[in-house]
Amino acid sequence: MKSQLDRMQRENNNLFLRVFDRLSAHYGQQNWWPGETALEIMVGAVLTQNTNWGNVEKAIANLKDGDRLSFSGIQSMDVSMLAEYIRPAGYYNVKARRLKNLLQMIVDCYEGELSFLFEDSLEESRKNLLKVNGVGPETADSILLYAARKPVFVIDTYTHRIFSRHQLVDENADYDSLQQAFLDKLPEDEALFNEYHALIVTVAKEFCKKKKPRCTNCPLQRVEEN
DNA sequence: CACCAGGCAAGTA
DNA sequence: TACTTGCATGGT
Repeated sequence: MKSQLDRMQRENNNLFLRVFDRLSAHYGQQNWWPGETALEIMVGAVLTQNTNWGNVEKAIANLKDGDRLSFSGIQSMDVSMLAEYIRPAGYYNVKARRLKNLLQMIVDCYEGELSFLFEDSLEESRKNLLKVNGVGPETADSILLYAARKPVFVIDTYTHRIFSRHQLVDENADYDSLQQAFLDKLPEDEALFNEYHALIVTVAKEFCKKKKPRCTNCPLQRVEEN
């Protein structure tokens, strides 16, 4: 009953929800984020910066194999040792520093307890994540959404590319205004935000490359008209 | 061979 | 403020 009503609202007057429905119908459940623990997800969020997920998995597997995928396991290594573990993820020197910076912030602000970070208010936890050198808005929001399971909409380059090419948002919108557009149009629902971002990445990989955009058979063709 | 991947910081003009 | 560049491996 209720879901029928939701669906009618979507189809009537909300392009952002209609886009979600099309992607969801086309691709199905995405089941992001792979990762057994919150820490693993957080580490993955840093490692995947500008990096293919497959390479991140290799880096995470290295940490697991060495029994280093834990707060103390990472803390106990110096930057150069950590860098060797995460080498397959690329940018391994900067990412090793970024991971250490992130853990250090949790030590400084939250007694080294990841759960305390997640129990903090959204505003405070996001602010503290953003002040870490190496954590920008997308990484911070990915941690909050996928590790802390907070209703935060993650924006990435794909989101901007797809929605601006479909003229659903301004071409020059920055991160915060793009995020605000989604928050304005969508119900505040962690599961929806989780799935939506994953679907955007999935459709973008298939149809929304940087160059030579090839949109034949794209599930979003003429979404603004139908 | 070229291009890209679930960014960010620092430097330059 | 608005670009540009460094970081780097591995897949297509």
